[in-house]
Amino acid sequence: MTVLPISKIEAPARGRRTQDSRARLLVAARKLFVERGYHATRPQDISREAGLGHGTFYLHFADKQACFLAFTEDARSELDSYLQRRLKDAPDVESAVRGSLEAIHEYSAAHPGVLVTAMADAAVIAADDAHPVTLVDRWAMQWAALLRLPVGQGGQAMDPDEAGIIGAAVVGIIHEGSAYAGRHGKAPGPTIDLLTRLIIKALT
Amino acid sequence: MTVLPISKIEAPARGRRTQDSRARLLVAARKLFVERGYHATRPQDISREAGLGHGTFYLHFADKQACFLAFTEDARSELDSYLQRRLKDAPDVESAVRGSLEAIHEYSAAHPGVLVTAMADAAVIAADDAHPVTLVDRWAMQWAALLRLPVGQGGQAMDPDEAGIIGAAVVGIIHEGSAYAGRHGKAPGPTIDLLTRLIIKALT
Amino acid sequence: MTVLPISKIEAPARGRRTQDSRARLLVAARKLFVERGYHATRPQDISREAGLGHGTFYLHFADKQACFLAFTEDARSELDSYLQRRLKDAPDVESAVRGSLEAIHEYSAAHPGVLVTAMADAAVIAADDAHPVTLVDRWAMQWAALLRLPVGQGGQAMDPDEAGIIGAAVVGIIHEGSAYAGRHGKAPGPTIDLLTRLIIKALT
Amino acid sequence: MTVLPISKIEAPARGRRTQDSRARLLVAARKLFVERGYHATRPQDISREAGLGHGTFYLHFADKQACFLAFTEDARSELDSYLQRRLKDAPDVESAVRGSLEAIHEYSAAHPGVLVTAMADAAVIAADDAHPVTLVDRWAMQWAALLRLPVGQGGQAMDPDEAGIIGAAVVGIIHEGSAYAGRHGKAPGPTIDLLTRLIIKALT
DNA sequence: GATGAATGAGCGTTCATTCAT
DNA sequence: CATGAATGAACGCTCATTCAT
Repeated sequence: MTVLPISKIEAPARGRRTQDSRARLLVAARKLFVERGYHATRPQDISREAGLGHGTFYLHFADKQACFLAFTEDARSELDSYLQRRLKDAPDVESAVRGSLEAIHEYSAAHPGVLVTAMADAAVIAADDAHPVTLVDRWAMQWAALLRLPVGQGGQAMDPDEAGIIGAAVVGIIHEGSAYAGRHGKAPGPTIDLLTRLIIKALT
Repeated sequence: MTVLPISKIEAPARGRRTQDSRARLLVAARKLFVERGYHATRPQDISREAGLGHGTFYLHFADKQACFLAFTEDARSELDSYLQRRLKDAPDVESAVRGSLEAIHEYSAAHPGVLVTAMADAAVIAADDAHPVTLVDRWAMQWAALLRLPVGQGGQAMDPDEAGIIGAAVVGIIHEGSAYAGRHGKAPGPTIDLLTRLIIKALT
Repeated sequence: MTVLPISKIEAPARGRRTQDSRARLLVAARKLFVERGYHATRPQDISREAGLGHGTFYLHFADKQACFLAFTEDARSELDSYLQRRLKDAPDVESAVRGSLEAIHEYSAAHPGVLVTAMADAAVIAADDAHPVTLVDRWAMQWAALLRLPVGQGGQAMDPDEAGIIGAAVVGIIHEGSAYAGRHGKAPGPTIDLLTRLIIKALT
Repeated sequence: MTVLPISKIEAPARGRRTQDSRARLLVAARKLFVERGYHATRPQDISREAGLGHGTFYLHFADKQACFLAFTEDARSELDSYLQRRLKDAPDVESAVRGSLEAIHEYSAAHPGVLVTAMADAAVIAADDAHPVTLVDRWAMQWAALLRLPVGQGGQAMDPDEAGIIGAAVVGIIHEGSAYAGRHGKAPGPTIDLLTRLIIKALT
């Protein structure tokens, strides 16, 4: 049996305090960005929520926008692992689509408001200056990649030129469809079924 | 013989000045919201752009948000008349879908950036406090109404419970699909064809 | 007897409030810059001292530095009129020199600390970015102009190339000499005599 | 036979590390104060430039101001040795004056910006609180001491009461004269000649 | 002695809104 | 109805300094 040296277990010391602070700031940032939105959240609020001094915020993020982008990136990669888990065994596109929707629903249930906040405010942030690759773009491209899988048994690959637009359209279906369902209190199960059907039909 | 000063002759009828000022403010607001976004536009900028005093802004709008909402409402009703014109003679759903996309494209070409601004910033505004009916909701409902038309020849009406979600999904396809195409310099013609096909297939 | 229209006397109305505010800000700025120095004076302090809101400061000055420069320029032009009065009847260079020193002393007595503050902090401000013409430069040039007067009865004009340096040297004598005398509690009369003698001898 | 690790061999004697750190901080401080000025230089910048931790700064200086004063004092004593070398063999006051100017020029050429920074910012520092003896005072007193030498062959000693003011005036001539010449690209040789002449005439 | 993450008072500045004219 | 000077709470951010390691 291997015994880890104490330093590995208990004495993070060097550079660990830093990591810890950053993590706490990101947790706090997520909470506040989701609750209040980007513009109504002040760096100072994030620091206080994290139990740290105001200055510490700027030790970890160049500015408020960088913090928001880090939050956004975190959300994206978390969602990605939810998706990964569901997609790795999907036998066909339909299962992949359904799996994706289920993953997204699962993630949204576990982290309410995060996706909506990340997408909505990202648009506003992006408008400020040239942040060329938006969150939606990345997701659209992932869908495009997924859709190069043949659809149906004798299916053919997508025209690569159209794939991006189709990917974006799928993102749109999911985003607006889920948001609408959420706003109007529709049950998630039937909504997932419905959106899956819509996407599959659109792709056939 | 008394000569009236020009200002007396040409002065608009009572209440006209008011209308005129409001109209000029809205034109200015649209220009600046589109160019700079909601948060980067100050009421003061709008007033100056309109050639009016800063205080006049508050004679016509309760606050900045009300002005943005008025802009948004204007855009929506303008787009509606574009849509109306195309849709009134549409023989079937496919023509209606294609007509809608063409109308949206036509409107966007005539008023670049307006739809994107109205939709993107609306999300942020809405987050601030409870503005229950969003622009997207209204569009989704219009699509839902449209889609109660039978699809195909022997088509049946949509399940009314699902109609809203489907309408929202269509809005999503159009919004994200067009935005992606725009960001990546795709030609409008083929994009419209593609999105029409996607929507029609999804609805069949 | 001419009667000024009331508007000239009492009804400043249009644009006058503005002028008044600016004047009050400048008075306040002078007081605080002199008492505390540039870096220890906040725009907010100036506004409060002037009995105005913080925002009003930025209606009249682009930033803190612009306010300081305006103060500096005011001081320079006030001193100029003191100098003008003394110099216009000076029969020879010696009287001009003595008159200048007396004018400077008179100004310093009436406005204690102003010249020292304007000169000392100006150097620091200037260092921040390229403000090419310093206060000292302007005074040096004025002295250079004055010194082109013949010195002594059979005097000849200064070599123009050297005039600037000599002007600057005179500024140095006055500045450091007076400052030293002030710091060490020397009486102004004998100090003026002494510095006049030094300058005259240097110039002969 | 035991081989000491290199670190043990080359490590400076106890207390040397301290001296070394202090010296490196002073070198860094001088560089940055000269390049950016007092207010634009942060203790943190100095530490980093010196290759030391931020906290180390406060092991050697009570605060930022103390560090600046140490820099200033260093510059003064370096300039003193330049002056000493020139002055120890000066046969008369004229040679002493010329030698001083040459020494100052030589020092400024070897350490560009140091004197200007030390003098200009010192004024601002001094304003902050009561640091009674300024750099200029010290130099003025040195000149005063020097000037108690008889001027000319049959010269008499200076009136001691006036000596300080005269010393300060000489500092003023040199400071402003050289600064002006520097700003306007005048050659150092003729400038030294000119200032020497001015000072000698003033003192006769 | 050396370190650098942490601190928080304080900075200069902005801007949605009001109100006397 | 129109004006624009005035407002001041609030913003994002900095930096001299401390202290646990």
